[in-house]
Amino acid sequence: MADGPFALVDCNNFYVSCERVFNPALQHRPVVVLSNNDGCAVARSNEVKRLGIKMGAPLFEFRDLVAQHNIEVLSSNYSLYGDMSNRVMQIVQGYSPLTEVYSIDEIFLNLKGMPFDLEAWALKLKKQVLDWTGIPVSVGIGATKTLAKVANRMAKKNLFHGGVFELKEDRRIEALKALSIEEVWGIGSRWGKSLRSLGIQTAYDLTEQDYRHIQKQFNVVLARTALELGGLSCMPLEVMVPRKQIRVSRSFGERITKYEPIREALSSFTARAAEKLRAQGSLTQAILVFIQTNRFNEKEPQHHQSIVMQLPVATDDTIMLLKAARKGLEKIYKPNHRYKKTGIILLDLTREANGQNDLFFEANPKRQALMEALDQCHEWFGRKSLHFASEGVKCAWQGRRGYVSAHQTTSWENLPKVYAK
DNA sequence: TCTGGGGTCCTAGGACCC
DNA sequence: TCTGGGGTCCTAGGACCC
Repeated sequence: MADGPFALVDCNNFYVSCERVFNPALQHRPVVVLSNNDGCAVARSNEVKRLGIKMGAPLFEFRDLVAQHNIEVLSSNYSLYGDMSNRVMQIVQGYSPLTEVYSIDEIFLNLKGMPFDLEAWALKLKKQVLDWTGIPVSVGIGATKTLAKVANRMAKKNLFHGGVFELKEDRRIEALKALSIEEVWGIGSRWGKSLRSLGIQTAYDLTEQDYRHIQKQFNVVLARTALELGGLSCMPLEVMVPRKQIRVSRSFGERITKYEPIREALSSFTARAAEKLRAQGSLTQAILVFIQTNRFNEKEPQHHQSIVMQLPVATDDTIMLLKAARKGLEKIYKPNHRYKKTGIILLDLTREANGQNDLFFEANPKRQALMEALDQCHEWFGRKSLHFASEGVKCAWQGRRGYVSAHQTTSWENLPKVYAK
């Protein structure tokens, strides 16, 4: 299955594009979408990128630019982005039977055995996605996934290709010579630095190394990247692999010292994690609970701690998980600290069919029915419609979300209205 | 004062066993 | 001063991704 070629379809400035679909006044204006809690920039329009605002930059650092250039600032609206993502993915999946949804805004396609003009094919795909969803995408095509990534970069940079680029073998070396080492998929700033100290400055330089040497000095991941840049495919398409862990965590809107609101937040996250777990049809055998103070404030007493709680039996039962989470929190919580964040990670996930039956634990059909009803209720009436008492009602932990747009595609109240003249 | 959240994989090192 | 060697399992931490 590692045989290429591969295409990578990547949505342009995805969150910003979603916002623009429902608010055309945002077109051609600088727009930035913030992370949870309105903390930092997670999506930027091209206008904002040109102003030099970096991915992940905290809002308080670029407030002056916001005022100066009249930048539209938005809180993130994940239900909208998730829904738009599904629409885009469905269309793209019609173009190849073998696809891998890599992230909320990226999808790989295997193009093996497609004999036709790939660029024309990609232009058609791009147009259909734009016409049907309003989301602009770029398409990169290459012999390996890593080269498809390279091609996608080039498609985005050189707009005269119409947002589509096929990196053919005769252009490969030239393209890799022009690509600095940190821009390669899988090579971050740390490894980039150590590679540069060895005289490896560009993607091409990496392909000139003996991969066994790279593996020895670094690791197999980097060795594979080197091979892929050389045109040898060694990262197969991963079709719908169930998650190996599920994490839910949030920073609080304000620092919290008391136990009770932290427990409420953790209960909420646990309930959400259990829901995700059931959605993918898995069971968990152990959970990790953690709490953290603000690591940026060095003057305050710091406390970062986590604890793993083993469960007596693999389960997807929210009530069992809530109990375990609470026990864990009791063990690690310390009074007199200003906490910033808590969260839960479900570990050791197994498929339901493989779940071991415990001699001392009989599956409770009533409880299972309750969980099903809960999930249904959330699907039909929203997550706020029904919740556990331990999640609390005050939600003192809830983050800031000062600039949120409407839920145009997932809420009846927010459905856009169209008037005929 | 304000600085996200959710994933993956790999490696080193300690514990433990024979 | 000498005080095995090798295998497995687990965990923490570090790197990367979007």
